[in-house]
Amino acid sequence: MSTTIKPEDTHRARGRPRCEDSRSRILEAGLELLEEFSFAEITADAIAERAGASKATIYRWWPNKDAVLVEALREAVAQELPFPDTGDLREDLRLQLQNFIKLLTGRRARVFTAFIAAAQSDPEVAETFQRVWREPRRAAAKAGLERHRGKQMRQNADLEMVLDALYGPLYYRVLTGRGKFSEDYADALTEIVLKGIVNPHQGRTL
Amino acid sequence: MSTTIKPEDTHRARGRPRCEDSRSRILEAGLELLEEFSFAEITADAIAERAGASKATIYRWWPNKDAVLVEALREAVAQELPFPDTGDLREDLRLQLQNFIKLLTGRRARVFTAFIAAAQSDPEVAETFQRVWREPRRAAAKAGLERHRGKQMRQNADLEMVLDALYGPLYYRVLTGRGKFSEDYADALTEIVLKGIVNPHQGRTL
DNA sequence: AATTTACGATACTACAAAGTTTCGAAAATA
DNA sequence: TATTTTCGAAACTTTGTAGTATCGTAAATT
Repeated sequence: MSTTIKPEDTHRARGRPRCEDSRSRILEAGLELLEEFSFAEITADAIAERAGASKATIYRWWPNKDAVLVEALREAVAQELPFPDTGDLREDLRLQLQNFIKLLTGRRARVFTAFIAAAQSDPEVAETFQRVWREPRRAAAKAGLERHRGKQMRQNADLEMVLDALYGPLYYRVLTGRGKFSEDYADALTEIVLKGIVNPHQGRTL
Repeated sequence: MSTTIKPEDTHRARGRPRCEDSRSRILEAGLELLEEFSFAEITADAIAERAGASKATIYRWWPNKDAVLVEALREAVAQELPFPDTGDLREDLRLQLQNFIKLLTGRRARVFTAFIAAAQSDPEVAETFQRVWREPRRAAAKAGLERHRGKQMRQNADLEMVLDALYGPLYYRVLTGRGKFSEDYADALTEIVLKGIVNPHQGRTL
């Protein structure tokens, strides 16, 4: 799975060093193409052309075309929204859903749908999607929700289920619906999930 | 979009009539392949070979390879589970989710993931999936839920939202998770959604 | 300056799959 | 029986793309 060849850290290698600019242009080109095309539709030639690079350079540093796209996702996803922490459960849920809907209705949405589609038939893409996106995101969300356990959130809430209830409808709508979200979608979904997990001992304080 | 050429209904055509057996063998072959491979991985040759038919016969009756798979889905989906009607909202939800989970953990699951994946980059597949599967299913579910409105279900429940909350987590798990469902997944999800839509005026009677 | 490695451009090879055509045989009609 | 249309088999053409190889040049080290 590793793609980029690591140079020795200690001393500079001989000859001309790798052009970091072309590396980032290639990844950026891959990401831009993912905003418009599916995995299979994106050709190595198209990446090279858009990046203003040579196809030879792509295959010099990546084992194949898909590895470029995989690394492009990894880079794009690196700095993503942390789970909110307002102290209030409802507000945390609402903000998180709103942020994610914003992501899923923007240009970058197709990057995710393209990846999920590709993952259905390519185990390597699936594994990367899990490791690079899904697992870290779910871990962050779990930690964010865990703070409320026993307080606003009921003690025995099943977070795996809660996360599915939160994110499932969003992915579902983007993948099988037409990707439209009403203005108050995040609010409405928040209320449903909230009622399902709220601590009954504190019902009056909400 | 229409695929099969309709013969004149009035009088039999001249020459040898179309072999209905090969037609159904081709569709069945397409469906079986969809249980294992993605849209793009399925070749016309593979369909022909598995069907014991000729590739020429495929192209005699379908405009292209994808049309075969699209029609295969349509046929396979024709006789599907109706929305349950036990009279009890909780029971209806539970049965419906259980049935759907059973479908999504069986062989046919990959037919759906393959279609949803293909729909991400093929508008025609997307349109067919909407018309043949999603819309009729949602309409049936809506009608099933509508019976409870104002009774066990609150008067102003937004069914679009409710359906997303019900089906979203399931599709989400199959498409981006690993397709595993715990034994009590349907029960747990039912309770969450139920709390979100239940009629507060009848809270005590549930 | 000599050497080494990377770069972009481009030609090239290899291959897989879509879709077509041909052929001899089979199944229907008139 | 003559005609029409389908069938399966298989050869064939066409096209798209992955990946490689070549070449002249650029940027680094020694």
